[in-house]
Amino acid sequence: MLKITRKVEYALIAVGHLQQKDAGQLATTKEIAEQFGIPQELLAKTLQKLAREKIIQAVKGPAGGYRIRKDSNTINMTRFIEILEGPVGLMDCYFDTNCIQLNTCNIRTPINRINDSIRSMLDQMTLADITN
Amino acid sequence: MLKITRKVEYALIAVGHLQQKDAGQLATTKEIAEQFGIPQELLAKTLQKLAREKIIQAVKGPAGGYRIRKDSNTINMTRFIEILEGPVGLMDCYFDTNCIQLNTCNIRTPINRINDSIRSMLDQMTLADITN
DNA sequence: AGTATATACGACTTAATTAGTCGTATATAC
DNA sequence: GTATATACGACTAATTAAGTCGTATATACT
Repeated sequence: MLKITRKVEYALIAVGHLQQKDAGQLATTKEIAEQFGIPQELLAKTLQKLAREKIIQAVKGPAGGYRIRKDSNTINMTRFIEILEGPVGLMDCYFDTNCIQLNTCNIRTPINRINDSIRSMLDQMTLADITN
Repeated sequence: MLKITRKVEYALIAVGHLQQKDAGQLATTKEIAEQFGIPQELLAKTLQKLAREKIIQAVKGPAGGYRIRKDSNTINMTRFIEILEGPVGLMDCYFDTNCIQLNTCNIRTPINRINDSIRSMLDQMTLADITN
């Protein structure tokens, strides 16, 4: 419960690593996977998603790899997590309004309040806060 | 990710229901399960855990059931969740310090900061906040 | 041109967790 | 003594997360 997934964990580690490179410098999936003991294929897919969303920039071919984007510091954690895992919510009904639990549910409002708190906390937290 | 489990969901619904009863009044598992469309056996096990931890009080036998304890309002959400699911943490290394990820992990500190934020938010939130 | 190396990506398998069920014991009101 | 409620461990099913594989594509280098 309330766990972050490995995908997010690996992604943060990788981004942290990229942040520490000199401007424009690339790092390969292999390099990162080996250095941090992460399954390469899984990391690859994860970085691909980040690249698709322009969090990092991909360079193909030999001597290729990934580099951080200068503006990636401003990405907030809600966005980052949702790129990798989809909607962040304690219960599905936060997004999905067709809950069958009748309208008898007596905890929806308070749960959503907690949810809002967590989201706004993650909203205010940027990648730079995590990885610098 | 960041989901609450059904156990906690059901428990909160049940506690909310118990809160609304007049002082000392009992509700049976069956009654709650039917009213909210919850699998009875699962709810039963959940309420048993709460009873063991003195969040609610169990009365055996026919005309038995559960009632809320007067002081249950002061129970905080971290405690409540941990009774039902164990440790609340984004990553296991928050509790479990023997992570094999070498000491190369570069995100542990910031992740634990987020964790602390979430926990302290849940610490400050009592059952009464949820169910009243 | 050909080869080696890197990302891109969908399909698949395996592992772990969560959800739900069942059988049996125990307490107790009637 | 019987019906009804909680107590609880063991089990199965369903869902989700983790990890793997095959193949395509881009590109630097010889």
